[in-house]
Amino acid sequence: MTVKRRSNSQDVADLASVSQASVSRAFTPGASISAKTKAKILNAAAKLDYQPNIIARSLSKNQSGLVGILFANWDHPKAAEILKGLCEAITEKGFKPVVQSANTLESVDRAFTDFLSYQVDGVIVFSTSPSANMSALCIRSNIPIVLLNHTAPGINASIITIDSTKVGRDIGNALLERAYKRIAIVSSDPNSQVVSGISDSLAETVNQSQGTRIISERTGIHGYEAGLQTIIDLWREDIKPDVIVCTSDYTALGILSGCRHTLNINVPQDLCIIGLGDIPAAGWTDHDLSTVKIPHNELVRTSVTTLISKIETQSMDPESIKLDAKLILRGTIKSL
Amino acid sequence: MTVKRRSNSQDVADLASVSQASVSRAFTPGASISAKTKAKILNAAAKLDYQPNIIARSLSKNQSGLVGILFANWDHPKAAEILKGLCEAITEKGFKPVVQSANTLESVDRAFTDFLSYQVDGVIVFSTSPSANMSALCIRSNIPIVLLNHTAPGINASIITIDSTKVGRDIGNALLERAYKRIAIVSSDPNSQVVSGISDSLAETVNQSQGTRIISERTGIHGYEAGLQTIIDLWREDIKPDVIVCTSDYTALGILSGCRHTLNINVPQDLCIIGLGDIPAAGWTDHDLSTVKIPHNELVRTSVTTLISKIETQSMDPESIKLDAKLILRGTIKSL
DNA sequence: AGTAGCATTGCAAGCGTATGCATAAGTCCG
DNA sequence: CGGACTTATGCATACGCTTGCAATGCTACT
Repeated sequence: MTVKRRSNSQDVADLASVSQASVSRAFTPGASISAKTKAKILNAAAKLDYQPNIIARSLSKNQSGLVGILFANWDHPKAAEILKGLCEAITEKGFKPVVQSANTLESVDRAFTDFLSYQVDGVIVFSTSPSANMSALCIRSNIPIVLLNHTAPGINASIITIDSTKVGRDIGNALLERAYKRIAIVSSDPNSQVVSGISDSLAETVNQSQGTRIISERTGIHGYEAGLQTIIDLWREDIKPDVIVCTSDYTALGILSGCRHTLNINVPQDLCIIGLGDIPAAGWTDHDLSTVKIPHNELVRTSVTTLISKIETQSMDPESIKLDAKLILRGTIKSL
Repeated sequence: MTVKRRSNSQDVADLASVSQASVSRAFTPGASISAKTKAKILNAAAKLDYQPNIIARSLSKNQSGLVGILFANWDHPKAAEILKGLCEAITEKGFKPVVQSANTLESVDRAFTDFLSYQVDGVIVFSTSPSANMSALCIRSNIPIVLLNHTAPGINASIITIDSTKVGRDIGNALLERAYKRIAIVSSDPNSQVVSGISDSLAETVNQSQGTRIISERTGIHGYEAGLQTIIDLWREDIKPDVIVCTSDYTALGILSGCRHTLNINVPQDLCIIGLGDIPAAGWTDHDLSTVKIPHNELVRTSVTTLISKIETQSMDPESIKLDAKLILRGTIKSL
């Protein structure tokens, strides 16, 4: 069987006895066309299963309507929710998301090259950033970039993150109020500026008081099992903080489990545990983990609206937006 | 500042003193071009930051290289992993994924319309299916569809799922061997054919023996809290199964928590709990939940290879592939 | 009726690439 | 060196749409 060609605007034009240009206008909102011919054309189009070919439209309009999403951190506990939010917000704005996965520096740049080939109108990058070269190329090509949940010095891109300085300060104050003394920080990605922002400002806050100090910092620890192992390691090494601030809830839950079931550490009297993210399991009565609620929805929506507005205004000026994240105190910290 | 135009093949041709056609050939693997001119062209291209415009290529080749992913079930515990797998596999095959979110029947069809506009070469649908109309339209337009984790009668599409009949049988046999008698089924989506496949074959299996029966079936229950509530409700209503088969691990964990912390039901002696999915938390020592490991990676890879092969062979014949899912027995079922 | 003014339509020239066909340039062999 | 091939290149057109411009039709007003 011979493949049936998709019908095009000329076919519709012929059927409706109008010019091809009119068909185009019938499908262009706000174009100059009378209601009568428009109806006639839409009618003919329906008969032929006609849909405008957006690829062709892109070519003549010189914008594809495609937005690249570069997603690096699929292990993020809210990865699905974030990606869903991005896709839906982008679609809602009349664009289409093209999703690319990339971890390594090299693959990130390759992904960008692909995006350029596909003439995306803009790119949202989750939890990583392009090389300076690539970013410069995007500027030259007039493609705005938004970095979500990641900052990158020297990259000309808009940046949307939580206000990690405030988070660190809030945690610090909560700990000082409760007279905790010896803080350990357990984090996953040592290069995350969000994480270092929190720990820097936490350090700064507690250093204002006497006697409270950060006594240990471990990085590269990710997930439940790793958390469990970490608390066991610490105790074996006789490093005994009375606070563990953990940049992932899953890790924090592993630590908590180690305290309760393996080491019999009294949480929160002898050890305070604070996570990051407020995943559902953190709120489960079994765990009741203190954590930081990250406004993912707002982050996502802000990054999309920021990007789209840059696309539409053809603006390349980077913005930096910091949203508030709220400290949630549950059973793993002493009550006042 | 005036927007700089992206350079095109003509610009490169001019710089390299060759024809535009040669530039095109330089970027077409296997095209007839001498090594010398190709080098000259690639050189010029690099100078101009030139990348072939895939949108334009699509137009003349009449295929976009785009694959639509229609994602319905973002609450799936492995949603991120599945989507990642799909995106990576699609990219690896030289295509680009365009992701669309859709729940309602209407929005699914709208998404398909969009896909058609974007001239996608094929569509992968996760956990839902298009209307018969839309599916027919895709056939007419020569766009193959693969349904992942969902079956739909009367839709001309390839279908990739787990072998739910075997899962139901395996669970049934495990229960019979251990002399459990009164089974309750707690499921989320009542329309999921995977779920009904499991429960039908479970029913069939246990019905072969005396005395073991399905005594209750509840649907629309999704997540930890809902599971917790369900077990409380059952006991209050004096419906007391000795087995709960649950089509989601999260729900199963909620039920388990209710048994252990609220109702003091002895698991697994008085109540066996079986989940579905084998999420990480199921394996945590706190929970140790019996469940069914679903081969997500294989499902994902199979659906992509199936789709791509259909695209490349221009074949529209639907296939139906069932993959094996393994029952994992942990602490929430009696040992033999 | 005549005409200015506006809304509608058609014409045709792009948008950037691929590719069939014709031509030019090599290559090999006798 | 010439002819028969093979290989490279260029020319021109097609892909399906948008849009500036010109032409047409219509409305309203004098």
